[in-house]
Amino acid sequence: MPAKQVLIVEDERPIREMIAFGLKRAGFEVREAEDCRSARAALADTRPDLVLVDWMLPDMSGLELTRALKRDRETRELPVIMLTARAEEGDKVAGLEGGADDYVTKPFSPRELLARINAVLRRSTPSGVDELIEFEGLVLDQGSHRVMVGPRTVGLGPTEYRMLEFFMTHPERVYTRDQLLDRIWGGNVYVEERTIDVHIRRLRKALEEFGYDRFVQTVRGSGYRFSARTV
Amino acid sequence: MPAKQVLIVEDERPIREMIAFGLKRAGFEVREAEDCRSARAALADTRPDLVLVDWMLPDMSGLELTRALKRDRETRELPVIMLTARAEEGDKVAGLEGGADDYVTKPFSPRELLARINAVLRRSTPSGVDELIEFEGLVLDQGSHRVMVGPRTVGLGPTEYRMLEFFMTHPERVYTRDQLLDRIWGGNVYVEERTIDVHIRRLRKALEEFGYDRFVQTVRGSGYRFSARTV
DNA sequence: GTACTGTGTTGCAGATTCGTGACAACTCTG
DNA sequence: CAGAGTTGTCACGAATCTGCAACACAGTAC
Repeated sequence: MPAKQVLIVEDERPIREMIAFGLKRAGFEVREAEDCRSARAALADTRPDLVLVDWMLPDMSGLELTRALKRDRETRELPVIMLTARAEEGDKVAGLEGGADDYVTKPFSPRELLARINAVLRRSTPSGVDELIEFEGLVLDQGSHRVMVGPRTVGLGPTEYRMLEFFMTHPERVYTRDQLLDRIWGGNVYVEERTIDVHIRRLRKALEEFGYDRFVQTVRGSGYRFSARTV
Repeated sequence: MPAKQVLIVEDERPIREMIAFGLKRAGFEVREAEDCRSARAALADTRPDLVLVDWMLPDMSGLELTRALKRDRETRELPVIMLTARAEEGDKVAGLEGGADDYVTKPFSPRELLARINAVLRRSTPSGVDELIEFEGLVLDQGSHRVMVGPRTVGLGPTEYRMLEFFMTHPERVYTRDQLLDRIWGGNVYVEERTIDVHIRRLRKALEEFGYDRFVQTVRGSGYRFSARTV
């Protein structure tokens, strides 16, 4: 999963940098702006996944910015979280009215902010549109974590599912055991390379019943490949 | 979209009419009451989408009315906005504690009031129109917060209902425990993830009697999914 | 053919993850 | 204020998964 990008719009530099620091450490890519003008500039050349807007800004209130974002077709779907001071709490409703997806009251803990950001990001991922990937009748549904053949479901364990998901999203290409460990298990686990073989075996066995085990191919001396072309 | 109906409970006639005028111009249908007695009468024969209650009323304080509304199962979901004078500001908390969904401080601008009303309405589920969702005989009635199978009602606690409501409005998709906490409990509560399991268990138990527990599916290593596809 | 390397297959013990009942704290109701 | 219902935790056992090692088998080089 690529790093999510967050645009911070906040005029007070210390606060802005504190937030930026926290977000970077949490793996976000961060872009900063100190007023609405520079925020617009930032939006012109990048497309963040989320915008963090301070309620009080020098040139235009954060509310205005939010409204503007929600009005523009280009940025309507862009999630916005507002930062408000406790004293401005009465304006919460107005903040939400402006179209913000959530708000966080200052002072807030980095943990809290992160939680909100993640919540909003998760929510903004479309839930209805399921990505279906198909190879000759073998269907992968990433939304429901299911693999189907016609009306029947292929019974897969967690690792087998992740493996097949990776393969079906990266077909026609050979991966070494090392690469597979990296991309399916995640970079920082120590697992024997031969373990891959075992999981390949399990995956094949699960697909066998439906005749799709031939898609999981061994490339001797290199690794494995998923391909619908049965060469 | 049909016009939303608002019930105004305010003893001072000029203010009441001013509000009514503004709301009508904004496209609302308005019903007026000057005290709690007439408010009850109005509620008896119509079902407004929102109630606007003045804090100071001759017969019973607005707070009492609000409490009464929130206590009654029939009107619990009915959004209430309280009107308070600046001097009574200290009572804000009490107002919200009484169950009001929001409050507006006098003097207020029509714009502000409208904004609050719209915000609250958006937040509340549409009353009146019963949204029915069905999966193979299992019917969710979002209007009455009930779940039925044929003529029988499934006995669900509040949390179980919310859980099932979320699932039935987001079927065929896996949600992690984390996501479920976010979207069912709300973003800012700290609850153990394993608590989800317990509620899943309770939900299944309630559905079991009707044979629908199979719709609530475990996706090992990921979370849970609601799906009518059992295969 | 033999030796050697790389891959398939299997069984298993340890580790995870889930289901479930019990329970105390709480809230709502009458 | 008592009783009923609800909620979040915990602990324990059951179900399942995982990684590994050991052996079987296949392909390749000599």
